[in-house]
Amino acid sequence: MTKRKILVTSALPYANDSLHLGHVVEYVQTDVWVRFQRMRGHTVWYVCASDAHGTPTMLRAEREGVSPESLIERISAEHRRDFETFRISVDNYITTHAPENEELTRRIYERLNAAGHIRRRTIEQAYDDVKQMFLPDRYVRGTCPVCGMPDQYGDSCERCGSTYTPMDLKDPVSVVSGTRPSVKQSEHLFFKLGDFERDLKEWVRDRVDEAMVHKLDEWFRAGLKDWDISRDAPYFGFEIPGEPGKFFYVWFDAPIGYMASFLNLCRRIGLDFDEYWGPDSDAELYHFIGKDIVYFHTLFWPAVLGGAGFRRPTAVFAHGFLTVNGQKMSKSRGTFINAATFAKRVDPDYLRYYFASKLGPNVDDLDLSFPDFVAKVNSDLVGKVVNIASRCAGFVHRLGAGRLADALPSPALFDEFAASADEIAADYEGRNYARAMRRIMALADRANQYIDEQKPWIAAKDDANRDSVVGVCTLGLNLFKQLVLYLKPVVPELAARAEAFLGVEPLSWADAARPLLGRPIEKFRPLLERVDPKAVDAVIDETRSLAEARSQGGRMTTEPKAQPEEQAEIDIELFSRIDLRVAKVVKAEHVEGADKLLKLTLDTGGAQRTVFAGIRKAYDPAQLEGRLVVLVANLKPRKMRFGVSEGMVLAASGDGPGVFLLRPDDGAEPGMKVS
RNA sequence: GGUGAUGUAGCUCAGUCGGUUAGAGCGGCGGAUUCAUAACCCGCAGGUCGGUGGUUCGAUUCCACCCAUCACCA
Repeated sequence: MTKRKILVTSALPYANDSLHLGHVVEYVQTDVWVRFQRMRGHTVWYVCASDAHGTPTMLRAEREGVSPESLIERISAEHRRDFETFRISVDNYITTHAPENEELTRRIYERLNAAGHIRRRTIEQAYDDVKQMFLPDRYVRGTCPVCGMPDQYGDSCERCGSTYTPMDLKDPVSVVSGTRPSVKQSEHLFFKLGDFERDLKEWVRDRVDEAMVHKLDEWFRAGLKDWDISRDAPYFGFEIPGEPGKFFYVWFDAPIGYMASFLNLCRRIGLDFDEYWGPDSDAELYHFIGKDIVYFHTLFWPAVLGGAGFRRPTAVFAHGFLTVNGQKMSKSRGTFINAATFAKRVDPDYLRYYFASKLGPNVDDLDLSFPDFVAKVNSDLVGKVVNIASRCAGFVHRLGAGRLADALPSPALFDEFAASADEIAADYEGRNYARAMRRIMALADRANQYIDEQKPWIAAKDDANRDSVVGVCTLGLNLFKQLVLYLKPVVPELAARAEAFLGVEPLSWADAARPLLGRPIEKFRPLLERVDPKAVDAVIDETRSLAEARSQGGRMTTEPKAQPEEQAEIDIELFSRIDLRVAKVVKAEHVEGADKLLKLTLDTGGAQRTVFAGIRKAYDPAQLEGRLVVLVANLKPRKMRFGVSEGMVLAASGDGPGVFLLRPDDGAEPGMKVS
């Protein structure tokens, strides 16, 4: 096999916040691939960095009263620790604020400019007069001009989906100062993406998966527009050469960070940068990214590289998002889990295995379901794989003096395992880790069946069978070795412990065909402990309390507070003080300016009253009119922004979406008491 | 709103370039066993393959529409 030269990257995490499990999916996907390629004997470099620049880091640093430089250093150090904890084997990790990045960013810009790919245009942008800064679209909020939905971002409406500019909002407000922005003109620099349309269409072929090709077609059909790559001061970033007061847009220098991290590595250990990035490089270059940033990596990035005279990526691999227990990660549900919080309580190899067992080559989202996680890890890794070593080691020590037999009793089975190496390798190569894991677990089942058929524990009762028992267990341990080898890219720590137990050097892919014979093994100690579901619960609890602590820091949160599990007991007297009544909905209507409320006019048996209910998302007003509900009639009237609410209608809700009104059975009349 | 992806057994997922009884792991149920971290082995589970309509001798697999979830709209 020819030795390949491969450079691999993961998307750069933003230096504004800690890593969460969603990030970890990508790093695990990348790292498994990298470790696999290394086991195959190829030359692999894996580089990453923290993405430092832009308005969010600038503003956060200001809020914390520190310089942006010290903020990103702190967060980047945290990122690096998390990488280590999850055994992500990056060869280099820097930040995009590094001098290498400034050097490369300037060089690339100057080349693009010299080649005529940059043009100037004056644009109008929202400007915060108090903070004296231009505002990115997302830093302006207000009411949607199309559908009237309040509190929307300055670029598009979450409800009706229409797109617009920040100043189109009915009541635009700067998120930074809380004041109404003005409009100011400024000259910006644009990268002429359209210059590269033909090149890109050519490049895209075979570089990305089918689903991404569809997406790219869509973009090509829409036409490639110029890309705004400059931002006005104040901005945390690199100043553009010859353009005082103008800075490179964060997304311009972020992917260049891949190159910069590699350049930094080259200088550190003496590699040849051009061998990997030169226009005629014969090395392979791969980017692992999330599906949300496909655009930047398959259009801008190859265009910029090509335009500046560098090689382009061999392929871009996109993955889907992580959901937790079937839902989007949520702070209030305790499922927005920091990488560090998780690793503190649960061995990262378990999560690596779980993700690997669900990762395919496509952009499908993948779900982390906690009960499934515990069951899968315990049954596959502990119950199946490690169990093989556990059930064989004892016999080898008791009857074979801790030394493996000199020959295998059934070489065919060993060969069958060895013959799977190519298929499993192809799965790893094609990033179909889920299929690789299924294959490996099917082999583990075969190994357990073999031991079960041979029943060494019965043969061991007769001393005459000593050799055959040790033989069976020698084969069992050899099968175990092969399984561990196949799993090694996914569970490096488990593999290291198994290597120590077997007394072998670090396993490489070629070892799959070489049996271990006539050599001593160590005493068996549990290589892996079962995951305790309580540890997982503790992760969730801690995540939830972290989120609560943060939201009590005075910032507004739109997420519901977690419900207490149990309420203190009350007596009947206390309950009877609540006046519950049957009421009929006479009229139901939307409330202008409220995204959750419906205004209900209720008939309570003669009298009418107005109640505001937070059920807008769940009920269409028209379908409510005429139905019966249950009303808390003696609730103290509450003045709201939209009027006075005279009571409350009862509804059920849980962790999931949806609100469900209570309905008295037919026959009940408005005004009846509920008790 | 436009575009794309996804929707298969209780759970997590394979699979079908249209065709006899749609699969795996886990859970559940029954049995066996005791070497092994209550692990392992054998057997069972009968799910309108999101919904409706169409093409076809025949569709879960092709087409249209609808619903739900996710993403993107630079």
